[in-house]
Amino acid sequence: MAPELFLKLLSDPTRLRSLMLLQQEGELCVCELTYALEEIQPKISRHLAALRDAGIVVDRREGQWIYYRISPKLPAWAQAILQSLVKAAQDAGPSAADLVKLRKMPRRPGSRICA
Amino acid sequence: MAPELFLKLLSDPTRLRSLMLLQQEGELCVCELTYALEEIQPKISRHLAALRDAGIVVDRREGQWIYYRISPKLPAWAQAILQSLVKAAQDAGPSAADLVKLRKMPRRPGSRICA
DNA sequence: CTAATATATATGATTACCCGTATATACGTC
DNA sequence: GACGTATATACGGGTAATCATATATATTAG
Repeated sequence: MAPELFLKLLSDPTRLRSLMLLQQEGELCVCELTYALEEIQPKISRHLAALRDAGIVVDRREGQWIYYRISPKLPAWAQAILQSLVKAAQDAGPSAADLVKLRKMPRRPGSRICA
Repeated sequence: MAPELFLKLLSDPTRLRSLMLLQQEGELCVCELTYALEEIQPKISRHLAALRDAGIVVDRREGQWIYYRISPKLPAWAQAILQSLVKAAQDAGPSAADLVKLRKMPRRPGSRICA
């Protein structure tokens, strides 16, 4: 994982917001991110694919949903950067607007409901 | 300082390498960076200007030289990210090739010689 | 004032990136 | 099989970032 590539991928707002949510929530499917970020689905998928191709996130299929999470193989320095950014976002403002939206999502799929 | 802008500026190789040297050396003039990175001067100046305009570095004139350093006003999370990146570069490889080149620069200007 | 060095900026040209739309694939249900 | 939902990808088009070259500004030395 080259720092240069890692930073370039983080520099897009959609990818950064997605990573911030994943870092805080652990695992999310495409439709949850689409809802929380209020973006169209192909846009979310495209950016997640870029993160996956770089090894920053990994995906897992569960039925019709595909869950993404931060790759456990991410080097320590990259994990540290993600944590710094989460902290920056929390310090900065209205305490993670995206996270608030996610929490309000109706009919969220996955183990949270089905278990 | 918006994380989004900060990351975008760090995602360019020339800017990232410059910041890594500044983070480790404290203060460097344009010609030192030009030498260490083996890039042409307008390219270095252009990227330093972008970092200055964003408040990531500050400059100081001393005679005919202009010295740049990381802004002391940089928020803690941004400082933490720079440190993580320095660590990544040190872990990664031939231990900071740019820094080695800088150390080999003949006739380096500034207080290191004139004092 | 002239020349030399250091740095900054303006100018086009090229490239890379991101977007929305449309379409394709995969799964579940009937 | 057909239909609905979830996700992925292909296609053009528009915008922004980067580059090298050329030039401008500032400082110092003579």
